[in-house]
Formats: sequence, C-alpha cells, structure tokens
Amino acid sequence: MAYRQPCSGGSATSSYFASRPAAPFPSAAFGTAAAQLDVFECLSDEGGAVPAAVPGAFAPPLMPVERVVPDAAAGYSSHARSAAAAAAGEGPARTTDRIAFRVRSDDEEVLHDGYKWRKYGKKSVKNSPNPRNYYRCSTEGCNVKKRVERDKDDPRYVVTMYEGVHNHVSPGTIYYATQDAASGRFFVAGMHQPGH
DNA sequence: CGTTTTTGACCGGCGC
DNA sequence: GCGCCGGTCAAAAACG
Repeated sequence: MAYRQPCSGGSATSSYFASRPAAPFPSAAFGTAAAQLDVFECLSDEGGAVPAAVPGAFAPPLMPVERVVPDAAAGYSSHARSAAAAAAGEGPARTTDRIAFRVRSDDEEVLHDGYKWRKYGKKSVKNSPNPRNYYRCSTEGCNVKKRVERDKDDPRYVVTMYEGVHNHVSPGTIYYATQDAASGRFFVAGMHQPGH
C-alpha cells in the first residue's frame, strides 16, 4: 500500500505517536555506543508511555518497560548466540546493532519512525501463523534492515526488529533530544517532519 | 514515470 | 547428504 505520510490524519493508528511527546526511535542516537541485542517489551496500553531508549543502552526507569528475552530472540540461533555472548561480556565486536520492540498496535503493522522503508520480502515463520515482513531503508547506501511481525499470542501486538545503523539523516529531523550524561543514552523529546 | 509492492524462486546455514 | 527453515533476490505489477 501507499506510504502513509507522517503526522497525517492521525487516527487510532498513530495514537501513541501523536499523543506522546516522545519518539520511540531516536535515529540520531543510533550508532553511539556499542550496542547489543536489546529486546524491549513495550507494555503500552492506549496512552501508555513509550520508551525512547537507545540501542546499547538499557531501559531507563521512567517508563513501564520490560526487557525480556522472548522466543523470537531464541529463534535466531547464530545471531542471538553471538549477541548473547556479547551481552555476557565475552563476545567481541559485532558489526550490526539489533534491537526489538514489541508494541501495541491494533491495526497497523508498520509504525512510522521517520524513515522510509522498502519492503523486500515476506515469509511465514514456523512458530507463528502470521507472516513476517522484511523491510530495508530506501535511502541508497543505507543498509538498515527491519522486520515486522505480529505476535503470535497477542495479535494486537507487533514485534518490530531493527538491524543496522542509519548512515544518513532521517527524513524526519529530530529537533531536540536530551542525553543522559551518566549512561550516554539519548532521549528524543520531539521530531520535526518536513513540510509540517 | 519513478518508485514500491508483490510473490515465488533461490540460496545458505543448521539439524538430523 | 538431505531436507527444513529463514532470509533475500528479482521480475512484474501496482500505485502515486
């Protein structure tokens, strides 16, 4: 379908984006620290808080976020293994940063994070009746990948995994953010969409 | 008209 | 060695 313009309409689809001052994907902060496989479970009901954490940083205590290691992560045998080893403090460098979010989204799978994604594949996975979609950043030279999948237990939830680091600025420019001096985490407080 | 979506084929890794 | 499984490619269609 068509790429939905950011900040348009704003129905129930982008409810938490619109109602919340925080953007969940601080693109400017990508690639700051040595990231590892971080899996957040965003237990956000309608109007619930949404984390603006950064890959590589841990969940800040100011929002109801639960870091979990779901089955999905266990399924990624090779990658998850190396990431887990890295998380244990033994794994050496890995070139790709991966994070996974599990957010509540009733009707829309692809949430707007400010980037433009091009779908390049769809597959159905063994343990889930729902297909998994594969996206890639449409900007040339940017190899960031993204996979979106509905939760098999709760179809109301969507699991979104990001892989890689953007090497260009987002179409939606972050206009202000804060950084925690202690941990180096970034918290995006707002975004600016061009032409809005 | 350019870009994205769609969809099956293809391919490589891993387990048996 | 073979088959399953997950990820990607690529061609054609669809969309704005």
